[in-house]
Parts: sequence; C-alpha cells; structure tokens
Amino acid sequence: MTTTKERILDASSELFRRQGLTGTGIKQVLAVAHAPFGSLYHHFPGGKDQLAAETIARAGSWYGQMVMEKLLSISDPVESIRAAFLAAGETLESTGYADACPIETIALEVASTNEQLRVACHEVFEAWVAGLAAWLEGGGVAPTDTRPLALTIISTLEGAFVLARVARSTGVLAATADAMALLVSDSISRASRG
Amino acid sequence: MTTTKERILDASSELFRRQGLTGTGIKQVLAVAHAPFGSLYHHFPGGKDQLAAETIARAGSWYGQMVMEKLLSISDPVESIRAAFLAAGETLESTGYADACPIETIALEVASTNEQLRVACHEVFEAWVAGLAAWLEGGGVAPTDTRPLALTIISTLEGAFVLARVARSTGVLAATADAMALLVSDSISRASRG
DNA sequence: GTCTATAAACCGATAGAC
DNA sequence: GTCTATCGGTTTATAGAC
Repeated sequence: MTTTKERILDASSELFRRQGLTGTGIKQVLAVAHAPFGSLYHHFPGGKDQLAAETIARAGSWYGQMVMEKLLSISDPVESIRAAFLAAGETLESTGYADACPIETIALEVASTNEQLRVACHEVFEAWVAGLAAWLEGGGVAPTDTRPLALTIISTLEGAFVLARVARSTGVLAATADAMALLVSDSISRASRG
Repeated sequence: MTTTKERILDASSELFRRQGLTGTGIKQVLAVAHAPFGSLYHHFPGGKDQLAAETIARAGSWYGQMVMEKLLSISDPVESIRAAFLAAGETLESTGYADACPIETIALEVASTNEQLRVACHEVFEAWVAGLAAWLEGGGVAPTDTRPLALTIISTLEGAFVLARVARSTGVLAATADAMALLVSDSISRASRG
C-alpha cells in the first residue's frame, strides 16, 4: 500500500529528475501525485526545501542500490562495469532520454544556492563512492586505487548522462563503458602483479 | 568598449552557470548587467529563450577555446590533459566552487523540456568533442580511438564538476586527472606499437 | 485533520510614455 | 529607441473553513 507521502515523493523524484528543482512547481508535484495542495505542508512542514531534501535522500539511495545490484549480478568486475554503463544507456534510450541520474540536475542547481541541499546531494554521492570502492576492492583492485577509481567511474557516468541526454544518443555511454572497463582491468592487473 | 548586449550576455552567462536557467530571472540578469528592463526585448526579441540560446553558444564557444588554449600550451599530450583537469579544479576552488562548465546546468535543465535549447547545448558539446579529438590525433592517438577518447574525457570532466561542486573539494579532479592521463598514455602507446 | 481559498511576491512579457 | 509602468499568470506559503 502506498501512502500519500510516498506518492508525493515518487512524483517529485520523477519531475525533479526531468525538469530540475527550480523548474518544477509543487503544485505540479501534487497534481502528478493525485494529492490535494494542502497535504504537502502536512507531510512536509518545511515546504519545498524539505520535500527536496527527502527526495534527494530517497531517490539517491534507491538509484545507488539499483546500480549496485546490477554490478553484483555479474561476477567479472570488468564486464560488470561495462554492462552497467550499457544498461544505463538502454534505460536512457527507452525513456526518451529522460531517466538518467535522479539527483544530478538538482545537484548543479543547488551547489551554489542552497547549502542544506548541497550537503544532501554530497552525502548521496559520497555513499555511492564508498559503496563502489568497497565493491572494487572485493573485485581485486588495490586498496589505494579503489577510491580514485570509484570517483572516476561515477564522474564519468554522470558526465556521460549530460552528453547523452542533449545528444539523444547512447554513443557516449558505449565509449565510456569501454574506457572504464579498461581502467578497472588495468587496476586489477597492476594489483595482481604486485 | 562593451555594448549593452555584451553586458547582458556576460551577466546571463555567470548567473545561468551558478543558478541554472529556470533558477535565474531575467530581471536579475538585467540588474547585474546594469541595463534597464525593456532593453532585453530590444536586443533579444525572442525573450528568455533567445537570451538562453545566445548565452549557450557564446559561453560554450568561449569556454571551449579557453580549455583548448590550455591544452595547446603544453607539448606532451598526457601532461596537458592532467594539467587541464588540475587547472579546472583550481579555478573551481578559487571561485568558491561556482565557476565550472558554463552550460552544464542548463543542458540538464533543458534536455527534456526545450528542444531548441537542447540542440544548442548539443552543438556546443559536439564542437568540443571534435576539437579535442583532432588535438588527440595530433598528439599521437590512433584515429579510431580519438572520438571515443574525447567523449570520455569531456564526460569525465563534466561529471567531476558535479561531484566537486557539491563536495566543495578538488579531490575528484585530481583522481580523474590521473585516470584520463593514463587513458591517453595507453592510447598513444597502443598506436605507436600497432 | 483534510482540504480549499487566498495572500503576497515574483515570473516573463508588453504597451506606451517620452 | 530608451526606458517605465503594468499586465496576466504562476510561484510558494498560509489562513481558515469544514
């Protein structure tokens, strides 16, 4: 059973991802959620900022889990990384180049304008980096390499989303998939050599 | 001598970069530009959309040229790429993590909401990729590798900007600088061997 | 407690004074 | 042609009806 608050957060997640935070009105969120206007301030007394903060944390956690599950489903880490980038491209294409990272647009909008939301976005990315670094270490990457490599992989995915969405093409995800697979492969073979 | 139109475009470039397109009002742009309100519709009859389109093209061209000049100033392509990433980090830090890519926030905002501006952003990125690919070929990268490598480098830089701005740290630019230098180095040595 | 009606401010855009 | 005053619409937020 879905509660009103969950429906509101589902709607805000989708709209913020496609239109950004400042580009989305709370009335539009409530219309999509099929909730009356006043219910927003009942469930989110802090108004739009609180809605945004909870949306960032919830959508960020959901997206990170989804990506990690995809990585864990393939045993070879090099092919896992490649598959994750290609799968992101397929999702993008099948949603009309709308559904990429749920917090990226918000992150750029708030980075210099809203300290509280900036920190909320940072915490999501930091959790992703930590999770990916741990997974890389389990896959045979040297411990000193895991964090820089995780930062690079997530940065590249986020940047590829920007180029792919404005190009309406998955080419950049194919190119970055190969590059990231090569970096992971290099790192593992360097660790095994000593 | 700076014209009113140039002052308006300078102001819109800075404000759109920091606050995004939907987060910036045209009244705020004119206030920063020290221009009266009516002058916007004199110089930009198409209103905010025309202002945005010209801002994207102008700021995008300026930023691409600036980065390319930085790349050309160092002879070794591997160290050029590393230096460009590190320099971007220094600029970011010295501007309070505000001045990154001038069109990235706009690109994500308009990708699914404004077809004309989406294309304008795509054209800017496409010009950057073509310029960087040509530069890489001149540096010894195999012709078949130049475009995928250019796409990867620009994607990684754009993504690193997102993480760096919300983290208020240049660490991700240091990590990605090393990774991109490694990719370029690998590509050049692969070309020279085969 | 759920929801409607409205407030106060701001948006992009335009008409028209000078 | 430069600029001001204002339009209609929309924004977030709140007050209060039921």
